Amino acid sequence: MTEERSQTPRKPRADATRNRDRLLAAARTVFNQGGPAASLEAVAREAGLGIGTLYRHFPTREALYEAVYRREVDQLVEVAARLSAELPPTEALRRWLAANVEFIATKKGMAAALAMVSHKSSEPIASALDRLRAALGGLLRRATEAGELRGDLDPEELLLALVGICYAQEGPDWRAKVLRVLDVLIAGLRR
Amino acid sequence: MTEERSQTPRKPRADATRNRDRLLAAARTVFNQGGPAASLEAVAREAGLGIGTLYRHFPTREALYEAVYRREVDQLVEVAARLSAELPPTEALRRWLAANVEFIATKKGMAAALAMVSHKSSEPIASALDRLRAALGGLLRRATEAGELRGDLDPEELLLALVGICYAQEGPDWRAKVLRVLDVLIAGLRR
DNA sequence: TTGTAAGCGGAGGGTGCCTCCGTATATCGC
DNA sequence: GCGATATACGGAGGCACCCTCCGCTTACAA
Repeated sequence: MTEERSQTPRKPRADATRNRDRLLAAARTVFNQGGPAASLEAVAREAGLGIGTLYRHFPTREALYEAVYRREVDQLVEVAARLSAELPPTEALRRWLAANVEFIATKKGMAAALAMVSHKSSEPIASALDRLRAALGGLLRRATEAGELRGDLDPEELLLALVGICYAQEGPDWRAKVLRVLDVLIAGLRR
Repeated sequence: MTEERSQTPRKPRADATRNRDRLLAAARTVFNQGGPAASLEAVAREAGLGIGTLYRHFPTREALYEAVYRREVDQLVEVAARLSAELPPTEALRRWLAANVEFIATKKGMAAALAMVSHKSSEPIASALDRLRAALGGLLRRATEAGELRGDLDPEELLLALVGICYAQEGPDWRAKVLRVLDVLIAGLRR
């Protein structure tokens, strides 16, 4: 009885964890190139593994998104806390939303994945959205309580709006466009 | 020489125009149900025609979108002119954007089609976007010249932002959410 | 060392995309 | 009316992708 075996009879096999990592790396590559609609078989090929292996590790496309972007979501949540501690409320909000744009810039797939939540709700991604919503909720509440912003906009509405704006806007200078729209949004949030 | 025959040796065959209409009706039905990603073979089936016939009339998916939503786009452009004539500038702008939401509510596929423009630019849909941008540009300019709004937001940015917001937001009360965000946007546009 | 649970790979059945070409027919000149 | 022929139709076929299922392989534990 050297291990606790409440529900976990064995630790995962070495090849399993290795292959899982390979799949994640391959998915990152493929999604960054071909967008989030890229073929899962391409991911398996890139990883040098069978398609069956991919599906065993990640039963759905969403599960794979979730795993690929979990780290990014975690970082965003941390950034929210830091900004909130260091900056005045509205400026913190602005910076965090801009940080979102920045993340989305490199991880365009994440936007689509989040946008997908609303269409067909998917457990694991919904939880990512939950955490982001909570982070944004904190920023918004702080700014509202400081009397800087009106408080009639739900965090989720704002977050999804931002995702949608990023998703629709394209072209070489799309980030500048999104930031302009974001400025307008924040101006509109002012009391 | 009863007909002009500059480049058109014959008028189109009766069965051809009939089938074209059937395809359009079927596409409307199928897209409204299954979203814009619905299968084109399903459209052909719904129309009771072969897949080859569909592809002859509409060589690409975008061409079919274009044909399906052309009427809606035309109506939106007209509405812009009417609102502009009848209402004060900012209110006209607000109403037109709300009308967009309303149209999108029933023609969800159009949003996706427009959003698609930015990703892979497609001639016929791009022209639809052009006309909407022009309509919105008129409303915006009028409001700006009246001194009601700041003038630093491009019509296309605003339009695509709206499309994106609609696209991301979902759920039973999504229209209310979008309208709230829209209010914030317009408030932010005020001088 | 060896039994076995855990993991692997890819064949296979289903669907959709789009092309191509043999067949059918609406239109036009007579 | 009556061919002749341009036009249009339909769907088979080749390809890619989705996802499942199951026989083979292997890492781990005893």
